Amino acid sequence: MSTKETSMGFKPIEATSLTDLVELKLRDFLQEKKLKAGDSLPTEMEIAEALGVSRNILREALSRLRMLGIITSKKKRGMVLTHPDVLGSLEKVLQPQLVDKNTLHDIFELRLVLELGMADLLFMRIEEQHLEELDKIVKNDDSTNPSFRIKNEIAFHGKLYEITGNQTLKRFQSMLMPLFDFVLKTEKRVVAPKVSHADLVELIRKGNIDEFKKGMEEHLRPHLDALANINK
Amino acid sequence: MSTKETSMGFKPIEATSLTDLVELKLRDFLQEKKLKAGDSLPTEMEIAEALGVSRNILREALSRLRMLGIITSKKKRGMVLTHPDVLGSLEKVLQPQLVDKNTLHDIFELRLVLELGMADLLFMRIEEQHLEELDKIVKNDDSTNPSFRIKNEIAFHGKLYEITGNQTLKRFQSMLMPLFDFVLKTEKRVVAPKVSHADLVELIRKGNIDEFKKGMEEHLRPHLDALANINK
DNA sequence: TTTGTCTTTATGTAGTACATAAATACTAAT
DNA sequence: ATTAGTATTTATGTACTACATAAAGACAAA
Repeated sequence: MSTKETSMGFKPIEATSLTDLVELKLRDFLQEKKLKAGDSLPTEMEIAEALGVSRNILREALSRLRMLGIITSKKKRGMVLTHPDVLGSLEKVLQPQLVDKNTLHDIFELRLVLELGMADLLFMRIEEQHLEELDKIVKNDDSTNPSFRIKNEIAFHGKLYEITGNQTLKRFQSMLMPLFDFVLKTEKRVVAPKVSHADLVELIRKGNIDEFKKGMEEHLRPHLDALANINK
Repeated sequence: MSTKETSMGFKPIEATSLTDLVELKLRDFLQEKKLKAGDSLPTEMEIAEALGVSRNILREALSRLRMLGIITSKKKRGMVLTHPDVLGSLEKVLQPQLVDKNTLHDIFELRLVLELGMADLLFMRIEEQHLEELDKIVKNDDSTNPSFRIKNEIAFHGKLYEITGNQTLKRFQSMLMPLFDFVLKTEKRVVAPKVSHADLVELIRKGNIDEFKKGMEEHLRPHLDALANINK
């Protein structure tokens, strides 16, 4: 008989550390005082005393906010609020080794959804010069070399994101790519899509967004089919 | 004449704190030792001594990893690697007050891209019961009440994400909604879309994915048009 | 086999001390 | 008078010590 403490419907008691609490208190403080980037905070000692904790604990909590880019501290000047790097914090946890399988799977899907939905933004922002850049990437395509194929894949789709002009989208994609690659390697063999990169560029050039959307869907079809066959 | 130190093309020297360095070292350690969830780490004292820093500094770095859910520590047992909550870390920085305007704008676009690309996943996973739930939400629609309209908007689109069965996507969306709402309020007035929620449900029921995609695009048209007219 | 007690040990928290850099005021020199 | 140099102050950065606390393990008793 198993003696796991989590059995019998008992939920394990959550032992929140003081640091966790202080972090929460700090967040509440920022929100309730409606502080925004540029505003400055009280000194460490003032906050620590106000909260009734040691400066040590406070600093452990502040360290977290510093990592997220929410605050920046300089000697003598004190601490000021800053604009956090939204994707930077994502990047810190998005490592294949660390993320659990379900989440990895979800992210894999997420990436496909992005790819399919990107078309409108793409056509809105694309210019002649971009097409030439895409041509150059397509011309380099060497499907016989498997290790190169991945790089080219990244280059092509990465360029599409770049054309959208959405920096967040672009960075998001480049963060997702390694994970995507990881999932592909572990899950199944590669199936050649019916619509190639060259075909996609051709469709963009024709300027018909609907045809391009269909083309992209066909291009990603092997992945989509794979998803449909997986019972999570 | 301006005397800003950042002028004249000089990049300010980056003063990385010891804590930042230690955080990096820890990440390197995890990666190089190929540690994964479940594995345990050396004790604080051992790590601190190995790195040649005080236990204090080490704990400030560990505190960050703890927040991200990368490690969990228990007394006596020591520290073990855990699966980080990917979106949890995003949530910590995704507050309208903190995020800068450009990023906010990018995220706004990102949300639209997701919405447009979601269709394939949606049709792959939808069941009869879901349609009834959508019907119920649509029936509650009261466009005359502006504060309620937002809630209904969230309920409807949130349900769509839910149907995809992708937990990450669903949570992602629910995190983005407040920001989306924020951007809408600050940027421009609401334009009624030509295709209503009821129309969209009808299109799903017909089972034609292409028509649904077009419908969704029309539904989001006011937003898309707004994007096209903005010179970032 | 179970229960109770003791010891050990790694993390959690507090307090003190000092280094360091930056803002400010003040002084001296051209 | 403006600039350059110096001293002071102060808030953050880092280190060290001490002790509380909880959990694992060992051992003893029922």
